[in-house]
Order: sequence, then structure tokens, then C-alpha cells
Amino acid sequence: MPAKKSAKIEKADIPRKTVYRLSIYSRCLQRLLENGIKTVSSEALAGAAGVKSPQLRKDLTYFGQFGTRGLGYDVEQLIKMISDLLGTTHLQPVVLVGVGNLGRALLSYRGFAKEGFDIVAAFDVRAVQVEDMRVTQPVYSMTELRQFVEQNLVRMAILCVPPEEAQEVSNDLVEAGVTGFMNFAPTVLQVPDEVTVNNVNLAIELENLSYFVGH
Amino acid sequence: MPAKKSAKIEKADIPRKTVYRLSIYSRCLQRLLENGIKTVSSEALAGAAGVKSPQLRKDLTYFGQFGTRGLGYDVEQLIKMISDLLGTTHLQPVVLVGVGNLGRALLSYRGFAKEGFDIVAAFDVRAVQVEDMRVTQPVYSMTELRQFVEQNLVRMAILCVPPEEAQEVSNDLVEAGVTGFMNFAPTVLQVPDEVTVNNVNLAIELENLSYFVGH
DNA sequence: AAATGTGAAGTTGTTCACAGCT
DNA sequence: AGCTGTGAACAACTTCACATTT
Repeated sequence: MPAKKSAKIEKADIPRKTVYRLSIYSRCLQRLLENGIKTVSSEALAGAAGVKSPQLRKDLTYFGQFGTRGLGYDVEQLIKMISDLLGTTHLQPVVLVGVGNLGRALLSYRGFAKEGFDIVAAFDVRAVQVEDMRVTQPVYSMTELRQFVEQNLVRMAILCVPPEEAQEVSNDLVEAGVTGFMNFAPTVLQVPDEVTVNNVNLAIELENLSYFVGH
Repeated sequence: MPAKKSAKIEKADIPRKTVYRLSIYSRCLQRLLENGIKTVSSEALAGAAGVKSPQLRKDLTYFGQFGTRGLGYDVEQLIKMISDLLGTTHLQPVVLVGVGNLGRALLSYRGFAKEGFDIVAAFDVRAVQVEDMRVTQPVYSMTELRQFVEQNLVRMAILCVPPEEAQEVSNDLVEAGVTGFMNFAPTVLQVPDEVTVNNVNLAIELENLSYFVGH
């Protein structure tokens, strides 16, 4: 069943970067709201987010018209529309696979919970509980991964396994119903079209910096 | 002193994405080398890196001509040229500022050392040593930051402080000689032109995924 | 014959300029 | 008058096609 092309803008037509910037706008708006600011112009919000104002306006109009000419945007309304769009209105369950150094590190990181994501369980070939008070999630054996994902309707997974295992683990997860990966393994994952992979590689990020810093 | 524009390709003319892909190519080449493969075609290497072959060739020719027509690229030579270029031939000192959850997590992560970076020290307003066996770096008080950076000629910093403090800390670091930041704080840093900032926000990365996964 | 290097074409994303609301 | 929404111009990046070299 090939998708029909239409003139209407659909998910696929929206630049990935636009979606990314939405998250940034959302954080800036949150700050404004905390300071009791009710309305903001594209100029001001763009400044806070580090982009130019036409960029911001174009980004928003991919999704509709939210501003009032001569006035600006309603802060609260914009926040609502962005979180609806990103799916962060409700807490989302996430599993983490691979409890090595990085995996443990991410499990103890409290930054996800604040943004609407809940790492509900971790999995590793060695299902030993982490003896760290800051890690509260249960660590299960790999053999339980599929069943857990299916039963809890988990759609997103954080992959921190060694590169050799990444492809196999992701295959299992996809079969169990996962459609989004945050992949920390330095591997190019082969996945079906409907599955999204966000590769994150901290070492590459540093290397990149190193180039611009010079030596 | 405005920079003179020239026809020759200089650092600024090279797409950021190209530099980023260089790191990916490097990792693929490393694997080839480990498997005893001496020569590789753009087609094969591009496949492994998840890009198209003209992309790879164009990326490389920004820096010179490294291939042999009819044959391909010499694996070892390419690795050498990329690491020279990225500045990862020699171990580089990095400081980490802000030893909260994420900071601690990154300190215990061994992935940087393998790629040529050495987190030599950490700094925090509360200079308490981390009682975690996996964290081996000393944690100093913020007041010692400037002197340490100057004396050890540190050029790169990993910022994990709360957003309110990020700007001030980065000002200090820039004055002390840091020209590259890996910024984990959800803030748009204002820095001089010659300073590079790589923003990394794991929560945004997850939010982004959430959008594509749907709900 | 095989595979690189590259100008030109194509695609995607950004910025501008201004028409059109409020 | 002020500020959004948007088509058109612009810039950046990617892909193609093929001439060139080994």
C-alpha cells in the first residue's frame, strides 16, 4: 500500500530540525510562563531560543496559525500545542537496554522524568541489580525483554549495548513493538521505514568539538 | 582584523556535517583495519557508514585527494588523515563542570578515554569527592577552576551545571582559555565568535523521538 | 575495467520582504 | 502601528553523471 502523495502537509513533510526546535521553544516558553509573561512576539521568543524570527514563524506555521497579528503568541496556548504535538502531555514509558557504564549513568540521571519520560525498566544479559541508591529501576534479564515491552506497550527504547549486539537487540525490540530508538551504540542500525532511530554519540560530539577548537 | 576571504577552502567553508561524518568514517575504518582489510572503495565504506558513495567522496575531497582511481582508499592512511584532522592523534585534556546526576554519570563513563579524550578534573560549587569507585577524577571547588584551566592549557569543557549558572561559568572558562564547549545545560550560551559550542540535550533527543513515534 | 574526483543539477532548509490582520 | 503569515529569493547541502586516472 504505497502512501498517496497529497498537497497537505503531513508528518513526513516537516523538517526534522523544525521538530527539534519545537522542543527548544517549549523550554523558553516555560521560562516565560514562570515569570508570569502571558504573550510573546516571534522576535522575543526567537531571540531567547537563539534563532531568527522568520525561522520561528515558519516553524510554527507548519502546524497551523497560533499567533495574533499585531500582538504575538499566547504563551500558555503555544506550550499546550507543542506538548500535544510532541506527545509529552502524558508520561511515556521507555526501556533501557544495556546496563554498562553509560547505561547505569543514564538510569541514575533524573533529567528524563522531568520532561515526561519514565524509564520503567532496564535489561542486560547479566540481570544483576545495580548496587547504587540512585538507580531505582529494576534490571531484568534479556530473555524477559520481549514480553515486558509487549505487555507494557512500550514504544521507545534507549540502546546502550555494545555495537556487536545492537542490531540483534533492536530487531527483537522492533518485533515487540518498539518504533523509536535512542541509539548510543556506535552502529548504523538497519530498521524498517516506520521505525525512527536517533543516534547519539557523545564521543563523536567531543571529536567534532576538537576539530573546531584546533590543535 | 577581518578575515580575508580566499578561494582556497578553509575550516569555515567545510560543512559541519562533513566533519561529523568524518568521525563516523573513522570508526568504520577502524573496524575494517581490525579485520585485516587494507583497501576500501567509497561504495563499501559509504555503505558501512550509512551514507551514499558520492557523499563520502565529496566529504573527503574537501581535505585533499586520498584515493587511487580504480582501486579505492588505503584504510590506514585514511584513518591517519582523519585523526590528524580531528586532533585525536594525541590525548586531549578536558574539564567537566557541574557534578550533579549527569555530571557524575559522565565522569564514570569510560567511553571518552578510548577516543582520545581525558577528563582530567571536575569542578563543582560543592567540592565533595564522589564516593563512587568508578569515578577516579578529582573534584575541585569552582574557585580553582580558572587557575587549573590556565595551568593545564585545557581547551575543552563539558558543562553540566544548572541552566542559571551556565552562562556565568562559560564566561569564566572562556577567559581562562577554553574555546570549545560540550553544553548539556538547556541554555543558549552567548560566546565570542572564535568559541564553539556543541549543545547536547538528551531530553530533547527523546522528545524528538516521541514525535516520530506518535501517540 | 574499476573506482575516484568534480562540475552541474537537484533538493532541502533558511532568510527576506511585504501583504494582510488585529 | 505592530506583528504575524507566507510566497519568493537565497544559501547550504546532497546527489548525479561522467570525465579522468590507474
